[in-house]
Amino acid sequence: MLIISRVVSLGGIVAPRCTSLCVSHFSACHCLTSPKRRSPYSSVDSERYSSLLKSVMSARVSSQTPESLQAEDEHIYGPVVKAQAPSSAPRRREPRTLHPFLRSEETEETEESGPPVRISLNRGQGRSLVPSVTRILQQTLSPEQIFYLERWKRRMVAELGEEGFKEYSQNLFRQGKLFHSALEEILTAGDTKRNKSASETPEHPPEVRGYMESVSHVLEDISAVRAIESTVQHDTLNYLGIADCVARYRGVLCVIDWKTSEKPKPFLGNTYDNPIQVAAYAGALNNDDNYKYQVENGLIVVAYKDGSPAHAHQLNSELMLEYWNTWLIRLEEFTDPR
DNA sequence: GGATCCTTCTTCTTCTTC
Repeated sequence: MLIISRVVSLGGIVAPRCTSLCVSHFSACHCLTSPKRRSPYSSVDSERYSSLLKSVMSARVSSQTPESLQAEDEHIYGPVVKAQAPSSAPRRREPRTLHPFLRSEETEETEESGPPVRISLNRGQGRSLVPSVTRILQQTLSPEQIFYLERWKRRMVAELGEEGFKEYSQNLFRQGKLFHSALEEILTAGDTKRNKSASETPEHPPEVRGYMESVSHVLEDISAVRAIESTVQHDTLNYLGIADCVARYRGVLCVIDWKTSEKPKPFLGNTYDNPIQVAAYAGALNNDDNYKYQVENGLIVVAYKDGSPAHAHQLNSELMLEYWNTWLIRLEEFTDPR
């Protein structure tokens, strides 16, 4: 009985996500490539539950009440942070103003054999007021995303302590940065060096060797690197960012985003807002006079520390347009918050 | 030289059984 009331109360938090996700922005960024999810309760094995019930009823839980369970949770994880009421307005499917993803005028094809471009960010040139892609995505997270992120953090702090969590987070960031630096070095070096086994390059710090091994099969398919860690800015829409890489992947010119992850991310839907980030960079690059070409495709590469093969998620031009529209919605939410 | 910025990553139900 008591367990049931707990399940129900959890369901009260979880259920809105299940029903509203597909009409919120999640549908645009997550459901495009993954099959529709069924209700978590639609396949309940009633027989299993009946045995669970019996065991619960006979177990020594009689001193527990929903209130004590709630108190227990609060004791372990801290006060409950409730997700915003499910009645909150679902995200729009279309931006108020459509902006083209590609430039309308012809762009010249540039030489691909030269060294990759790297336009560094210079905030001093009237860019100080231009918001970044990361900041905009961060500040327009959905209530559901905020809820799950806060819950995750609460659990981690409960497990590791404040200091431990801080150290854990810093370590994740450090690994991500080292991984990016190692890739930058390899991709700048050109095809010859890159085609050697990435794991053989001894100059990489030990912490990134697994990640480099993980992406080695992807690097084999990368050619014609045109830009690395390069600033892209959209003057009309007023935002900027730094794209990890622009190169050909299996012959197709892509904006590439490298990611490290502790959890496997075999599906595009596992990458949360990453596709929106890539579309935002591509849209900016396509409207940035510093780049004399356009990019219609994207690639998100998720690397793993244990060296297991990275997942490479390709975003074709159709998908990029979908995420471009999602980006425009997020940008509007950032620019004129309701 | 110091301050600030961009980016780095974190979310998706949860348990038992084989």
